[in-house]
Amino acid sequence: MLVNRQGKLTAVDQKYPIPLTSSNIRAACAQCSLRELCLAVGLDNEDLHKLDDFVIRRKIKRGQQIFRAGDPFEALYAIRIGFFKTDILTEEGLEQVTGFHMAGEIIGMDGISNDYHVCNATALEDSEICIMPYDQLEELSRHIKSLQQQFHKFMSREIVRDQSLMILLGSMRAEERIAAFLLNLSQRMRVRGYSASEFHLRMTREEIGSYLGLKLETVSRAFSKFHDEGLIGVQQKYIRILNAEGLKALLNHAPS
Amino acid sequence: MLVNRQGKLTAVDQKYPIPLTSSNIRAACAQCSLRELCLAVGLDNEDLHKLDDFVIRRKIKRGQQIFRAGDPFEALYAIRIGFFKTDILTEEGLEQVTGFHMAGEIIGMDGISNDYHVCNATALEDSEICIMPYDQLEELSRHIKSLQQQFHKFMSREIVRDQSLMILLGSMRAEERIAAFLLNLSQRMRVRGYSASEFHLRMTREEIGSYLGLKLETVSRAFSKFHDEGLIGVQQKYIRILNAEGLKALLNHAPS
DNA sequence: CGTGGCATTGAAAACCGTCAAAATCCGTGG
DNA sequence: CCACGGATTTTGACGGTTTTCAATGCCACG
Repeated sequence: MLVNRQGKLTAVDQKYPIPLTSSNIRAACAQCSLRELCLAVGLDNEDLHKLDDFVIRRKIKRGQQIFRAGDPFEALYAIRIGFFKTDILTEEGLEQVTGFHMAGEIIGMDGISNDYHVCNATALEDSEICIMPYDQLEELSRHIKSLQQQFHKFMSREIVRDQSLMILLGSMRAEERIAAFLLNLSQRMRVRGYSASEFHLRMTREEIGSYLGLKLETVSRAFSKFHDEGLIGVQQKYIRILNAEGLKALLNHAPS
Repeated sequence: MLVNRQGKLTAVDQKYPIPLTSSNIRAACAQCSLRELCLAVGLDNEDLHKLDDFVIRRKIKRGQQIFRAGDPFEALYAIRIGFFKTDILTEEGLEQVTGFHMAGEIIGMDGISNDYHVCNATALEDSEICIMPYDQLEELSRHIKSLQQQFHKFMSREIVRDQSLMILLGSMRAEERIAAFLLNLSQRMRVRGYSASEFHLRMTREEIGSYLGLKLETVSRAFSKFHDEGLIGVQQKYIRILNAEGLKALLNHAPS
């Protein structure tokens, strides 16, 4: 990992492992605006406070990692504010992005199966997470049925998400992948109350390409083409969706 | 879906939904040879019998489906004997295979998130499954900690499996994918006590291609090339691994 | 022994990756 | 505040890999 002058941090600069500092505060799920997106869906106030008892809220700076491949698995992490990527270093030494994650999503579930994480989780902007120690979460979910159910739904949702990415990677051509990617981002922004039609990309073209199984030049070319066709506006990382229907149309007429 | 003369069954021929017949019998997890591969890992005899109480064992004929996309989610299915594929019909009407599943594996977890299944599960040979009604499994896993933990590990393992397929689809070229596929199959056969060096493929070239994001011709060509190079023996669906190290070597020197 | 799915093989085309160069952006230091 | 420099992005030309199209062969099953 290298330094650049734009604030991306080295392994040395990163506070890692996450230190116990004054920025750690107890969560307050009952007051959290993401209550309906997060694990807490459907819990009453009493149960929410039981969650609060062991969930720790923490700020994460851009470039900082929550966990890395090989780290012992200890907790799941709910994103309160911000944007993360998860990636895996392949055996050939290439980084492959496995997901981009926004507020209300939970990361770290890959660690449950083998007691260590298989991917890295890195903040792509200044963020805030809720750390949920897994032993306690497991314990509590044995006592609160709706927490158990929500947790299972989150795991299953991750499986379904991964499978739709498999379909994207296995059956779509480059421009379809990019269109699907933009529409997916747009839709997730909408759910969170942000504008679905204009947003900043927090990741580089290379990271997008890695996620979609494409080279960065191909990503750039697709953006330019969509721009020329009036489907989107592109200014570096700032994207406007000008013709969502047009993007959707690219997905349906699969020439493959 | 079409009939052919080799025993693949049509939707009409299939017994679907799975009927209540005399082929349904109570499971006997304590006696099951897959106890150490399945959800029952680590359970004592008393707890095993609690599982038996609601797990139903059933035979599934080749071509028959356990569930289909859109079906209400009711149960998870442990494979006792046999071989299954899961696939999704994409919006363009193409089938994409999302997984091949062997004895000891659990399918259906995609259904938890939305209360209906998103994929189809089809037997590729005569098989036997254990049906685990989900409500009861969830209930029991609140009372048996090690069952809860095993269940979570299975879900997480599915996530990790999907992610390694994402890496395969996103970063490997055709021959690497085929080599990885063969080695993966081989390894899973070994774990189950079968020969790791020779086995019958239960799926067609087209299904392999669909799974790996390749066309069937590309799969066939890779098989022929590996055959010519002495890495494998190929006679239709019968495969022999002649040089596993040679196959592994294909994975490490990624020219990409 | 014929039929139909499945598999193999070849040739040409399409798509995307590679390589290379130029442009743009942005944080930093002067 | 401006200029510098590295990272990122864009764009072009070319080449390689995989798909597409097409024809043939193979095998299991009736």
